Amino acid sequence: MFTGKPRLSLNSAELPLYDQVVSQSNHEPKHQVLADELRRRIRNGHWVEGDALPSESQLSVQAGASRGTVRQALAALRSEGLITGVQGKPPVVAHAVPSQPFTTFMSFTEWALSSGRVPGQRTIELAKRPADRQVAARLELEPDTQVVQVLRLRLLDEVPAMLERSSFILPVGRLLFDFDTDTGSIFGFLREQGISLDRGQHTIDAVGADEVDSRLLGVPAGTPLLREKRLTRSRAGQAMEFSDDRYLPHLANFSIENTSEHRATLVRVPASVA
Amino acid sequence: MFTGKPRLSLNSAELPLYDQVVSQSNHEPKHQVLADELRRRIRNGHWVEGDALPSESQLSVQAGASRGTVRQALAALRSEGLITGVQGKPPVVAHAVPSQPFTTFMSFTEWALSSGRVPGQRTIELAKRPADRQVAARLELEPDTQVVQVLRLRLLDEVPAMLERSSFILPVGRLLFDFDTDTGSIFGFLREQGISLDRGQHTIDAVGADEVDSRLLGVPAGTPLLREKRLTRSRAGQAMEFSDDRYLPHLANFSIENTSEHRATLVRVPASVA
DNA sequence: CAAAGGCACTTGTCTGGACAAGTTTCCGCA
DNA sequence: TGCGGAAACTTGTCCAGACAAGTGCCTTTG
Repeated sequence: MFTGKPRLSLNSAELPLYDQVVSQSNHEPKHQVLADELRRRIRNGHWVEGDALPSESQLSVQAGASRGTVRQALAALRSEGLITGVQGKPPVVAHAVPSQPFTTFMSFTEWALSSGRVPGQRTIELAKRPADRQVAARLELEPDTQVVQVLRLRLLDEVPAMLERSSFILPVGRLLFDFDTDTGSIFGFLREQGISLDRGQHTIDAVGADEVDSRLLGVPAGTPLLREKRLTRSRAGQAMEFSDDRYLPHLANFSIENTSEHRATLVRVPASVA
Repeated sequence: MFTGKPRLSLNSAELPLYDQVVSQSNHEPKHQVLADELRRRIRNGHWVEGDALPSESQLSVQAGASRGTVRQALAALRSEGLITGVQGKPPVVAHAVPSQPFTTFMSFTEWALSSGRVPGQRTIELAKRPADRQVAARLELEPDTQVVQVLRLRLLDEVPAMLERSSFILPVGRLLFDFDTDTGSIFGFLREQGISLDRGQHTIDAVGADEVDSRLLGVPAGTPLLREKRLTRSRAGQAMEFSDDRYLPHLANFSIENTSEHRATLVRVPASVA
């Protein structure tokens, strides 16, 4: 096994991994800088699926770091599913499993933008009223507690794509009366206001269009719609928002890729891609 | 900072983490044994959400391992979302994000069993025939290539819940003629036969029941169904199976939980739970 | 009484070393 | 020529130590 000190950069002409980067960034950890650089090269196409990365000792020479630090960087990529490998062989670039970060998956606006679409919205109604039984139960409130409800038609490239029925607990929802809900992302606005929106529980099923869906989405009553029910909680675990979103299934659907090595991760994609 | 040698078990009366376990297991790595034990205690309820774990140095004493090894075990739990924490404070048990392993998500039979339901199936048809255009395209075959198609009604607790239309490439599908497709899991059978089923690409949308769906699932034509289209690939990346599964939405749906720290992970749950 | 500072304790980062265990290459022998 | 085995190389595991950086508490000081 290689045990020499990885200090002399005899072989690093091709890949000066670390030096240029460390000089500018004031004090990011070495392992993170290295991991970022490796991630960049994989996304770049510098290395593609199936390619072998340099060995840990080579990387440690090129990065001017100890093998432990290199292993820390590689462990990060491994946990993200970017690389695989078995003992005895250098790590290999794995099949990339697409996934979406939290905000992209929570916010229609961010999702649309990240998919290269133009998001839009037309607010139909913004009202303060007592919660009905189902909403109260979901938000873990006493029946008839006041909530703020928003009914918005969401557009993709100017075309109606989804109807959103959101209910917010009062301390959160009252902020919406100071916000033009036609201009953009409620999710983004509330986060800017310091509201903690930390996790979401989503349930996906199918439902027939009711009277309101039919009129606003422009489809016959009974048309199959793809429904996402979402409960958003604060970091402390308090229910903040409950929403019932109904998508036109030919315009948006959900996509998941899973592998024997990695558990299922969900992304929502425009239907034309799938 | 604690720098003493964590060798003397002065404080380990309460939590003998390592000793009993290592004696029986011939040679599992220490960090894995430790991680398993910690996982077990969290699932047990020995520590619940919000509880602080012992500090790294305490764990290293109790486990008779170095701090590096303890950190390796904790890193595994962290990447699974079981614990969180910030520098300066001991790790804290996090909100558990449910997820499903590969086989449970791929196989109706395994999924049903893991949900405490009784899976069943009635094979309507098993046929070898040329692939139509759509199926051929999905399986990346020339049009009119022979494939094996299975039409099965899947049951949950004896009740029809899903209609499955699967198409297998010929070298895989031919094995099914030696298998009683009414007895159980095709997925499990094929894996036993040494077929590599390594990753799946799933797309979820909604569709109205057609003539066949209507008759077999016992609902009126046009009833909204939750559809999962699935393309299964071998480890080498070859398309092996394409399936169109239609669920009764009041019997099964999909559920995802995501947090600002962890990306979306999907599970399929019986509708009554959600 | 309240703010500031010090101290003990914690996790984060990094190094250097050692051996075990798996893979690949290549050379010598049958 | 083909096969076996050693050697070189790789990753996996584990240890010990050092310092940086963040947290919480208690004491001192104004």
